[in-house]
Amino acid sequence: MSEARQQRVPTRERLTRAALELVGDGRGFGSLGLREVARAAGVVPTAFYRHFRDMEALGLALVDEGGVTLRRLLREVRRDELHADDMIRQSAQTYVDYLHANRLHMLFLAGERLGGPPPVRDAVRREVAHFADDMAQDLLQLELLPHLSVETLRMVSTLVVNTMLDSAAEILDFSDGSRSREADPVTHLVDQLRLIFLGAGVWREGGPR
Amino acid sequence: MSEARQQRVPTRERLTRAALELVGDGRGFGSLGLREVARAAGVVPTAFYRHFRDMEALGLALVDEGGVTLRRLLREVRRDELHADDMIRQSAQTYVDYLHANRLHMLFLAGERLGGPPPVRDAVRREVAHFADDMAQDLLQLELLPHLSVETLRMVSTLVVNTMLDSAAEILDFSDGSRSREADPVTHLVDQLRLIFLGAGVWREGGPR
DNA sequence: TGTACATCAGTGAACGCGCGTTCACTGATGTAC
DNA sequence: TGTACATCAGTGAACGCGCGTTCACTGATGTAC
Repeated sequence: MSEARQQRVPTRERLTRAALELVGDGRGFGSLGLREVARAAGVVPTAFYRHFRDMEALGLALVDEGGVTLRRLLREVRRDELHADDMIRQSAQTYVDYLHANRLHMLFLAGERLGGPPPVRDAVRREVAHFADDMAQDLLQLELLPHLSVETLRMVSTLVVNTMLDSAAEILDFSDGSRSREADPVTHLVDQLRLIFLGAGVWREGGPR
Repeated sequence: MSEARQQRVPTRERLTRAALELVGDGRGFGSLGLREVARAAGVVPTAFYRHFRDMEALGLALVDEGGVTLRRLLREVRRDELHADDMIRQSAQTYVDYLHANRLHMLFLAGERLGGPPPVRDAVRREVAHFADDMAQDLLQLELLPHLSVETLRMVSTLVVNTMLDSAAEILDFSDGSRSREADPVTHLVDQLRLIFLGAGVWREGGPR
């Protein structure tokens, strides 16, 4: 404890942080270089190897952090006392607040889910699928849609999660930058979610096909 | 016409083709190098500059091609004679066929929409938004959802387009690779689209809020 | 409490390599007369 | 129809630079006795 006052941030965390911030600046994770990340972290390139075998290992560590972030989001939404007539708006608001508070991890997940290097992309997809599964379980236990099977609830949850992630960049850009757009993206998201749950409400199992 | 028989492919097209194929192999467009693309196109690096100022210009050219591809897709779906009771399945099948026939462009659009370098990403988003607008116009003229305003039809179309693009990688992976998965991703997509249109069918304008 | 030693996070120099970009060139194709 | 010239797509050499990775090192922290 030589410098007891100012918080020393461990190097590993500075590396993940630096990578996350570069991705947040619009750089795809796959285009980041090891030296670039080390430089942004204020560390000599060789120090990188004390913490990660290579950039892919760092990417997978970020996916793990992202998974934790998603699980915390679900816990926050569960913690809400939901008023039946306004559940969707309320949950969406919790999501949007959470989005701002966890901007970098959420942008990482939303972006690398489709565009990342295959091992990272697949790991993100697993986390997102897991998140949708948990959401389906919640919907099952809430008994709001008692006529739906778990499989259908999973289908609905997947649609909800993808819609949330698709809207993430739009919502964050909107808050940061030009406010002169036609429609508030949060309202847009809420409308889309309402539509989905309206559809779920009238879904009949084993329908056409 | 020195070698009249074998089709000579123009260099510009070989460059765009090569870049598209690298992206199809799971490389984010932002991580491609100019020399790498030239090499894959079988061309000396300096020849690149005869056709594009830099990689970003090539990316924007790919977005243009992608836009054309989307417009052709819409035309194909319009051309279908739609049976009222099976419209969704039929349109989705047209989409899936088109997806296989235009694999590289569709994967490029789906991936770079979220993860690409900002200028490319924004251009893709404009094309996708335009596509959704056109779809909304079609829905308006088909008068299948006469109780919905153009704004709501646009919201529905955006949801549909995002759902289509989110499913693209999954559908293409599934066809190419392991067929031992639980559920057919095409059925999954059809179910999600059915749910959305069910929701649209019971949507009331100026609802809660 | 004090000394010797092990551990290990971070350093700094060095390597070979592929990168983007420049430049002067070649040689095929089209145009003028 | 034939000759001279302009255009321009593609070439090949060269540049300085940042990359990922190796290696021997330093120096602070923890452990044994």
